[in-house]
Amino acid sequence: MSKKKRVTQKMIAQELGLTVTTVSKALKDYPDLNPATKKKIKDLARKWHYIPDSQALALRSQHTQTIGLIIPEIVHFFFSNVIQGILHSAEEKGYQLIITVSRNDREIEERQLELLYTQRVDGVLISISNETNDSNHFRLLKEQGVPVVMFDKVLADFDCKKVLVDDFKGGEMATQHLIDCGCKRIAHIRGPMTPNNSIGRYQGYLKALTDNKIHTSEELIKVCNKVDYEEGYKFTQELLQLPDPPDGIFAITDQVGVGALRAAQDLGLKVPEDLKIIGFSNSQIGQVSNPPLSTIHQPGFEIGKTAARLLIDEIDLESNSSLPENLAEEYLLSTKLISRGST
Amino acid sequence: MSKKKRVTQKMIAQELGLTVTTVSKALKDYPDLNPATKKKIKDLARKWHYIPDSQALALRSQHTQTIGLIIPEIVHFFFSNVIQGILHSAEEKGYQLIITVSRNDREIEERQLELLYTQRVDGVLISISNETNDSNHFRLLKEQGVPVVMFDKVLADFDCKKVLVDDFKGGEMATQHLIDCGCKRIAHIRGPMTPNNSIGRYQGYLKALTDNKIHTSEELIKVCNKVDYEEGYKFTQELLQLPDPPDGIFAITDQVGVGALRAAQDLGLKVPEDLKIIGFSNSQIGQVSNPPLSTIHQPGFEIGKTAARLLIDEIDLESNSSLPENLAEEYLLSTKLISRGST
DNA sequence: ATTCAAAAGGTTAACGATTACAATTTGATA
DNA sequence: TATCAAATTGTAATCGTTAACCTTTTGAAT
Repeated sequence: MSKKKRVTQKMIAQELGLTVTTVSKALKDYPDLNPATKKKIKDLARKWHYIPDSQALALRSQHTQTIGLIIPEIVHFFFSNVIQGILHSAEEKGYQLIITVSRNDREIEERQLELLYTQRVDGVLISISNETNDSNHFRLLKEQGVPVVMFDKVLADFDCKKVLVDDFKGGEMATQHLIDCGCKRIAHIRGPMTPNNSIGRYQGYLKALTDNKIHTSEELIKVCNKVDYEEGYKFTQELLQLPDPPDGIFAITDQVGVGALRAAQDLGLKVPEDLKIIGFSNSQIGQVSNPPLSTIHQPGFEIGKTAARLLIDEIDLESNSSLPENLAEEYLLSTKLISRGST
Repeated sequence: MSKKKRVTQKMIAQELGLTVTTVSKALKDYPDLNPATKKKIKDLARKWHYIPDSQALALRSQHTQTIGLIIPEIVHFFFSNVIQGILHSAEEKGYQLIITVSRNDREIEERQLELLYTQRVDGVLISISNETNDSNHFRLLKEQGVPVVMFDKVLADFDCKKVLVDDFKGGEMATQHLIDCGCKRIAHIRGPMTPNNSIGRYQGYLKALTDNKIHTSEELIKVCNKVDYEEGYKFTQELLQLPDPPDGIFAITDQVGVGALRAAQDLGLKVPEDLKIIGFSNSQIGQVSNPPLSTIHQPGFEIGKTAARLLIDEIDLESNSSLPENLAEEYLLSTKLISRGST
C-alpha cells in the first residue's frame, strides 16, 4: 500500500541540496539563476512528475482558476448545451467548472451561492431559479467584488452582464412563420408569468399578431406552470374543443409543442394540414417527432460560450486593474427559425 | 468601488483583542474557552458573516471536499441523469463537483485526469472514453491513493469499484420481449465492438435467441459507429430491404430506435403491426415518438448516486484508516422493461 | 501559607508556493 | 589592492487555518 507522497518543491530542494526558493524560481524561469542549476531542477521535476498544488497557489494568489455555475436543472437539453459552451470557454482560458443545481428553489440557490463563495470561485455564472425575484443573496459576492454573469433567466434589478436569447424576436418569428403558413387564428401556450423569457416570447407573439392586424383573444392564450409535455397535451385538447378552434399553435417549448402535436393527432386532426404547430428551443425531441416539429433555434452552446468568456474577461480585468468598467450590458443572441414538417 | 476585504479569523481576533488561535477554537467549539469569550467571538463572526476559506482548509487538511467527474459527453440524456444522481450524493455528504468532458478522446481524458489531480480532488468518477483501452494514465492517481470509481463505461483491467447497468440482462429482456410479442425474426442494431455495454447488450440478445431456439443470422446484425438517429434510419432501411426482412428490431439506444421507427414508417410499414421495435435507455425521445417506443430503462440517476456514494465512502475510509479494503467490486444495477406502443 | 491543578488564553510550526529583500561569492575595474 | 557590481543563492514573511504544546492566572485543598 506504499502510498507515495505527492511530490513538492521541498522534496526536490532536499534532493538537490537547495532551498525551496531556488526550486520555485527555477520552475518559474526566473532569470537570475545559474542555467545549470535551473536545468538540474527542471529535470528532476519532470522525472518525479512534479505538479504544483493549486490549493497552495490559490491561498497565496487569492485566485482559484475556478468558476461556479448555478442552473435550475441539469436534465435539460438546453442547459446541457450551455454547459458544453461554458466548458469550451473555460478550458480555453484554463479555468475549472464547479456545477450546482438550484432545482428552481430560491433557498437552494442561496445556499449554492454561499457554497461557491466558500469555495472561493473567481466568478459565478447563473441562470436564476423561477422562484427568485430579488437579488439580496448576491450581496455577499457583490461586496467582495466576485464577478457574476447571468444568462437565460436573469434578474432585471441586478447590475451585471447578461447573456440572453432574443426571446422577443424569437416569439415574433415563430408567430410570423405561422401567419406566413396561412394561419388566421393562432393560439399561444405560454410559460409562467414572471420569467423574462416567457414574457419575451409572449410579447413577440402579440407583436406579430398586431403587425398583421390579427385580433388577439384571451381564450387562445394558455399559461403553463410546469412547462412540459403533459401541459402541452392538456391545453391543446382544451384549445381544440373551443367553438372556434385555432389553426396554429405557438408553444413555449418543444416539449409542450410535441404534447400539442400528439393531442391534435389523438383528436384526429392532421398536422400540418388542419393545425400548424411551432415550438421553441430546437431540442432533440422535435427533430424526431412525426411530423418533425418546426421550432426556433435557441443557441445554448453560444450562450454558454459567451457568458463564460465575458465572465473570465471580467475576472482577468478585475485582477489587473480595479477600474470600474461598464457592467450591466445585455448581450442578445439571435434565434433562428427552423421550419419542419409541422408547419 | 470599496471592495470590502473578506472576513478572516484574524480580523475578528484583532477587533476583540484576541489571537487567531482563540478565534479558531471558539468557532470549532473547543471546550477550554471561557463561554463568554466564545459567545463574543461567535456573535461577531455571525454579524460580520464570517465564512471559512476552503483553500486554507484544504492546504492544511489535504482534503478539498471536491470530487472530479469525467464523462465522454455532456449533451446526453443518460449522463445528465447520472450527474443529477452524483450531485444528489455529493450534496448529501458536503462535496462539490468539478465536471470535465473527454469528448471520447483518449488524450483529452488523460489531460483532464491530470487537471483534476492538480486541483487535488479527493476522488474521481469516470466513464471511460470509447477510445481508451488501457489504464496507464491512472497510474498517478493510483500511486497517490486517490480513489477512483468507474461507471457505465469501465476498464476491465483497472482495479477499482465499478457501477454498471446490467446490459446483458437488459439485452436479454429486450429481445425476450420481442419474442413474447410474437417476433420470429429479430434484428439487432448494435453499438461499436469494444465498449462493454454494447457487448453486453449484444450477448444478451444472443442469449435470448438461443434460449428460444431461434436461429441467429449475420445479416440481421448491424454495427453502429456513431450510434445516432441517422444510423438507426439507415440500417433499418437496409434490414427491411432484405429478401427475408425482420419482424422485430432491438436497437442499442432509443435514438437509434426512433430512427428505425421512422425508417419503417417511411417505407409504409405499420409499427407495431408489421414491425416491432424496442430501444434502450428510456430517454425522453422515446416517450414522445409516435407510437411511443418500448425500451429498457437504464437508471442513470441511481448509477450516479451509487457511484458517488461509493467514492465518498472510500474517501472517508481512506482518511480514517489506511486499511486496504476490497476494491474491484462490481455493482450491477438492474434494468427494467418499459413496454409501450412500438411492440 | 504552601502546593498543585484546572481554567483560559497564547506561541509557534505547519500545510505548499511565492517574492521582496538580503547575503554571499566572483570577477572586473580603477 | 581596494572597491563595486553582477551573478547566484538564501532568509523570512505571507496567504488563512489548525493543533500540539506552553504560560499565566485563579482558587481550592492541605
